[in-house]
Amino acid sequence: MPEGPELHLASCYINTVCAGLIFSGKVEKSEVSKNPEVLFESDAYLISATSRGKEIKLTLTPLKEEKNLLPGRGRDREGLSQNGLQQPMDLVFRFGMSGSFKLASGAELPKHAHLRFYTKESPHRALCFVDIRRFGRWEVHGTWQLDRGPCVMLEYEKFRENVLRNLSDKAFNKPICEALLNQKFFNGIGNYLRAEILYRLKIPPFEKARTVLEALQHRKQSPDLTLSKKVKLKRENPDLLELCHAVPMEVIHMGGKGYSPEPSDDAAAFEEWLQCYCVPGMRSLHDGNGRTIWFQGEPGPMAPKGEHQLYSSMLCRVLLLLVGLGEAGRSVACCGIIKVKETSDALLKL
DNA sequence: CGTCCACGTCTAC
DNA sequence: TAGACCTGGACGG
Repeated sequence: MPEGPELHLASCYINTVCAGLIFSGKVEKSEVSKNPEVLFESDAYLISATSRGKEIKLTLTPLKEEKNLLPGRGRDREGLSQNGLQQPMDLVFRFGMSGSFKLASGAELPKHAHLRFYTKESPHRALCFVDIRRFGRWEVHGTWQLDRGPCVMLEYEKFRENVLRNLSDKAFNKPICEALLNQKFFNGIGNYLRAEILYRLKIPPFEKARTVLEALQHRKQSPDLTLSKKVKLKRENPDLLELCHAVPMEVIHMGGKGYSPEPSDDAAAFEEWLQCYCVPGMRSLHDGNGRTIWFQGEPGPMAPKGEHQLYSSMLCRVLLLLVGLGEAGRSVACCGIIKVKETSDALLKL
């Protein structure tokens, strides 16, 4: 599922399917999950959700005053007031590479459902946090992670200011494609979004981030234009930071689930929407963190050296070394090089 | 069978 | 700046 749009779509999904649903009992964790137990229990409670960048917060709200029905157990529970009432609880989730929420209707739980909230009805259904790879995390009594910036989708103005006010930060020494994955400034942007955003403006992915962003600080005014012309111009020529908002918003407005592994009409529409990421004919490279960046055109000045570039620079050094040696040294060095070549050829045959 | 790849953090040297 | 953390799908032999 999971870049900013998928997290936001998950919160919409939860608020839609859980509207009017009453949940009951304990929150159940799978055996295999290493995430914390959720010690919440209520005879009747509601679930709602909000999102911020690549995080989602669930709020569990007990419906009415209720006595703790299981004295002794209550001591283990969290968020109990002194008279044993279950207090509301916030849970903050990150989705890792494969997290999602699903309301399961059948008797069977979905595979990899690591946290389950059961409805009161009979037979009950279960809202499940499903996560195949288990990179996802949740925190009990969670708050938004402190070092993540404002949401690129829901807090656009704050997001923009946070970037432009902090351009001296060393995060912007990096290539723009790597800076875009820094959640301290671009909370919600992930690997497919960075490719799509840079592609729209044909910005070379390995151009220095500060160079790209400093150009946006004082945006050129054209005072002779009418207001409506200015608005039109701005809408038709969005800058990089505007696209960090607008591109994920396009995914949200498509509806569906966004990027999702299961084949469906939504998935087909999403693939159709992609202009660059994994699109045939586009180029790709690995960035400094080993993540694949998709792009078109020039990679830009900070591009990592490819393998053949490394080999050719090594060869240059060897040749320079040989030139610098006398005739005797040259023959000794060449013997050594030939030995290295024979050895590596022999190893390749093994 | 095996190897590579995937929408993202985390922590430890 | 590597790895660790995971499952499973695609593709090659």
